[in-house]
Amino acid sequence: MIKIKFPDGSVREYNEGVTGLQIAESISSRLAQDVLACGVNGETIDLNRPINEDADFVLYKWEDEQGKHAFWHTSAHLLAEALQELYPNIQFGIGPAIENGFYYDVDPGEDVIKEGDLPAIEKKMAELAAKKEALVRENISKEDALKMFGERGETYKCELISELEDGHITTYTQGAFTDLCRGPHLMSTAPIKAVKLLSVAGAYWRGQEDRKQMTRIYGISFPKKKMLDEYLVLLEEAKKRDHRKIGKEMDLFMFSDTVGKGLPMWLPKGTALRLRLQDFLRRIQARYDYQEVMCPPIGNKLLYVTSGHYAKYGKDAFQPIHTPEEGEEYFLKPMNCPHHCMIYKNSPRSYRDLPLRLAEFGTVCRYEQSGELHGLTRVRSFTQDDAHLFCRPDQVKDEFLRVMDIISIVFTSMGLENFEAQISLRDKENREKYIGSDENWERAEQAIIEACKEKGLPARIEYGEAAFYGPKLDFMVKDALGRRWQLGTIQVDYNLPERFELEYTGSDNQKHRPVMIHRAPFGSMERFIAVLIEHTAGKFPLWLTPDQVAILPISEKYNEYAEKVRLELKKNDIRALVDDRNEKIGRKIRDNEMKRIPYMLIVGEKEAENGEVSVRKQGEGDKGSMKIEDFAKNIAEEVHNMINKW
RNA sequence: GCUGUUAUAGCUCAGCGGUAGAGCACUUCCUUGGUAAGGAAGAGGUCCCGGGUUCAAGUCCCGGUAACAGCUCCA
Repeated sequence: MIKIKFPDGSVREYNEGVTGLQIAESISSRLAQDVLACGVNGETIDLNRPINEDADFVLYKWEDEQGKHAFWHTSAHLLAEALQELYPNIQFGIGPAIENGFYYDVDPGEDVIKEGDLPAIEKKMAELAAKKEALVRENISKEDALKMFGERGETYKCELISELEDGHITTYTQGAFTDLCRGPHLMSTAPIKAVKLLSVAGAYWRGQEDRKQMTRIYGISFPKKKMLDEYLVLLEEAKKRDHRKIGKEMDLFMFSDTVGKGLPMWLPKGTALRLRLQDFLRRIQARYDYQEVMCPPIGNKLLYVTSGHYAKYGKDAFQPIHTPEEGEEYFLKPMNCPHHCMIYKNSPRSYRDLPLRLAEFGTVCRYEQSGELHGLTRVRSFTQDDAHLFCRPDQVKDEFLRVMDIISIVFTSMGLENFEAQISLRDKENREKYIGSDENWERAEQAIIEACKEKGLPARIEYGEAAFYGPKLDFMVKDALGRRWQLGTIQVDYNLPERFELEYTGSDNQKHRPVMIHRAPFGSMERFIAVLIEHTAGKFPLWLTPDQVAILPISEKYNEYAEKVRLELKKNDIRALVDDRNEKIGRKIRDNEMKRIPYMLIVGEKEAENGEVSVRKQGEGDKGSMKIEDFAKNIAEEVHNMINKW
């Protein structure tokens, strides 16, 4: 007998060789139907594999990441099986499960697989899944594996096999298709009830630019048709919320080929919105004792030679600006830190002066690879809501906590309540590539971990993800559609203080190195606004949105009264416009609803006589009428309350 | 940067060798209206740029540029 320990701590005894499925059956038949894979001592395995020793045991269903993973992995094999039938000469690369679905990289040889071919492949997959073929796992030797895939002319698979170190190799077979694979998998293809192949793309074999470009087919699958339909609705919704589309519709920003790619220009409405966001952050930062500074958009090459950025990025950056002076070179600033370091150095610093917190809405230019540019989320010129905190090593944790407070205020005030963090630390083994003393690293890493714990912030630790100059904490927000975006960041830096020889005088009257912390709650104004657009679908909070109120006269006879209302609102700093087009009221309501304006005021004979307005709230409809002054007061108060929450 | 796809009116797109189109937006006129699309007329185009093929090129071919998707990258 072996002891099986469940996640709730309970232990049951089973015969040696019991399978995950049998354990599930022993609990309930319903569970046995739903379960997709199981975890044994931390490893996810197939439900039909025997368990031969005492184990910590978990059953994974669709709701669990591991369950989905097995489901999609098996779907990838199903895709391959279908492709093998439809394209007999096809060769297979790899086909894993990913965060949302799966893909398979294939080399169709002479054939070409296009988007238009996907429905036929989907159909074939459905046919094969209906056969409910079992997936059979086999252990074979490396030689046998090479022979088997070699005979089939699977050069990619053979390459993978020959690089495998372990003595035994496993394959999975369903129907006529056998794949080199570690698993885990579903027991059969039967649960795969709905499949959608989403796109075809090129991808280098093993991600290496010099290798052959494979055809990658992306897909997603579900145990129920209804779930697929819901997912497709979600994709549609995401498309509608695309910030590039909404930015155009709402006249927030633009790009111009003539100006250059990746260089966004902010239109009047977008600029005003962005300035409101900056004011918002300014207020909070002032409360946290930040001091704002302003620096030029360029810096002498020597600045970046000193900072080390020239050596690392000089060749892949915008090339230097030359002057009439022989040998004089300037760079567009790719970050604000070196300038801020010079400000730090401008006067002698005492330990009593620290922490020194220098903030700047600093516009930087980075020559991103052309293929990386994407709307506002990846551009070549953007404005960081940057700040650098210069502090003593013993102040790092405290400063971290304060920054975390700011970031948390920023996110929650913007309705991005759902966020988590990633702590990026040094690689556990390979430590030569990091600069700075072990002691300082240890201290900073611990400070970050403790700070997260203290704040109750869910954080995932990633080893080896730290920058070479220090550990960092990145914030990921989940938007209204459940998509994750990386926004704010806090990074500890030992490098720049060293390189710029920053110092402060300690209480011991000796010179010491300060620690520098980079931080940006928004990340960049561009990226943040992009996320905010996609999160809100362009329906920004009242205080932030470009036009707060649309005044709709019933007929042209009341245009004058409408204008009077507008001026009255303006006195209360309410942004309102008059829709004085020669259209019926129904039309004006429809158009202004679609423009995402939070309030509409309908004015006609009745209102003009009584000095009133008929209020309509976007998405909610008629709210009845009230005096102009009362409406103005209410809205001003609503905005005021929002702003004062911070 | 690599591979692929795309580029036609302000926007969304159709046209695919033979005189440049639709819907929406815009202008003017009719209508002057009460809570999600009133009617009519009109204006609007280097069919991305440069070469080539052809009697003839938005349309086919080549080269640029830009956007999109994926890969690779992100101080």
